[in-house]
Amino acid sequence: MASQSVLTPQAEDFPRWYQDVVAKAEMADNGPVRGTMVIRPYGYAIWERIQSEIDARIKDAGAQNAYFPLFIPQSYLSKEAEHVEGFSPELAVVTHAGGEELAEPIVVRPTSETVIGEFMAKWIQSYRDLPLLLNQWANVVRWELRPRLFLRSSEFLWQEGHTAHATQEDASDYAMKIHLEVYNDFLNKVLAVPTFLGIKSTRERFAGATNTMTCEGMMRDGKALQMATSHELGQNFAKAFDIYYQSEEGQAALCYTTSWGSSTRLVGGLIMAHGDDNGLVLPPHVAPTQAVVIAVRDEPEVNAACEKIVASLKAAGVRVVLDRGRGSFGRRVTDWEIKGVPLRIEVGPRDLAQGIVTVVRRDNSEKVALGIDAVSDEAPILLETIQRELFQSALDRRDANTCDVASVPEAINVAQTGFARLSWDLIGPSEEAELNNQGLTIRCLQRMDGSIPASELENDLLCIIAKAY
RNA sequence: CGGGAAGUAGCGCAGCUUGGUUAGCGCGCCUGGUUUGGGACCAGGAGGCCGCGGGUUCGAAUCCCGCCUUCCCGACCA
Repeated sequence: MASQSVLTPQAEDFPRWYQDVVAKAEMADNGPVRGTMVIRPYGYAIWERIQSEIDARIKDAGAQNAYFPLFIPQSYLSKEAEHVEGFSPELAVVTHAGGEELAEPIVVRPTSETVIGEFMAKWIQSYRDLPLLLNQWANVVRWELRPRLFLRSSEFLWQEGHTAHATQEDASDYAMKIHLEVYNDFLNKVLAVPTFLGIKSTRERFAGATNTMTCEGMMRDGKALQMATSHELGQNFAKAFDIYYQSEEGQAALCYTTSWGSSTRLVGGLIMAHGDDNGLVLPPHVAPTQAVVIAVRDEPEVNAACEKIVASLKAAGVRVVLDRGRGSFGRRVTDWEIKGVPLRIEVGPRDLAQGIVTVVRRDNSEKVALGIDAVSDEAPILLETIQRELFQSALDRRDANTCDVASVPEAINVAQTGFARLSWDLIGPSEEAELNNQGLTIRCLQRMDGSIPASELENDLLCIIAKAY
């Protein structure tokens, strides 16, 4: 019996495919309030893998975790003009509590620059207290008009880093360090997503920042997704919240601050960067389950062999589960495929008769026969191969769908299905408006060699133009 | 928030135009049996405030009004 598609094919309707995957892989459901999301155990397990990888990198970069309150006095937001202007439309505000109208409305945090700024001012006395490097894992609320599970929900989970430094150079260097050593490293090595790194144009910049850096990934439909951002906030928030320190010379000086974040949107990006018509495709480094051992039949000898294999894989450090043969084989295979488990190890009587197992890769459906005793040695190697090849094929796909163009009309044409790269000199306010009218945005500005510029005023910059999520 | 479509069992849908007694179908789920190398089959069974609220009517899934939610397209965004 030929396997028939259980999901809407990507080519037929990509957004529908995405929803099908989220539902059928049991990742998330819509919550009862518009824009809210219930993350199911499988989706949350993926998020936990993402969290632990990012958290370890953040700690390596020297930042410490802390926790700040969900509720923020509305007056805090107002202290930074651009910040309040940028976030006002999407704020959820508490006006009543304890059965009474509040004297000052309370905002549900859309991000925590303001509260954290308030406490940085309190904690920072001297240059010896700098740099102050903080991070928090939290939920935030931004009222979304057009929500989509993981990609854009009104409440989402994220990490937000907030740091204070004595000099602009130090702040700038640290934001860059986070951007490269935490975000880009994580995206490349764990999610296997190649990125375009760059800065945002003034129009796309974070509200209150002096500079915003982004990691832009390409999804399988050719659209761009901002997967992490790092901001230099200059002295904007330091001024608003009086974040001063006393220098070695005894002078009072304003700090420079940064902030940087990545969210549950990464789960959506993961789905769309690698998924295919059979469902999710998880890179082994982020897969909660890296291998499933499938007992083709529910028979004592088969089950015993499976259990031995599972034990040997666990000992080899592979995250593995056992699927004992209840229900039809085809059904079980399909279910594991939808969930994107990288390796399927099929064990049946025919295999055992030959002393082998059949190992199938999720990413390319390649099958290999391995001796039973070789599985625990070979599986970790195969997983690394899959991780590497997934990144490579994502990179090939991205490069094949990225074109250098010489004019705005050409860019508009190319960006219907991929990324257009164009000289930044050719873009003025009217050109950017024209692109926006066509449903396109400038995803980032970068140098000719792909590195991150210090500002949009540098000479010879390129911009990446695409449709975006 | 503007334009469009839609909400009937866990999921996908029919029924509504032309109001009328027990609201159907497929998949899934439960029980028993036969099965199991790419979504198995047979038999039996459970499961519904027909999105919510109001109105019209002797009578509403069906007609009218309001609201909520979802999807698509725009404007906004991690």
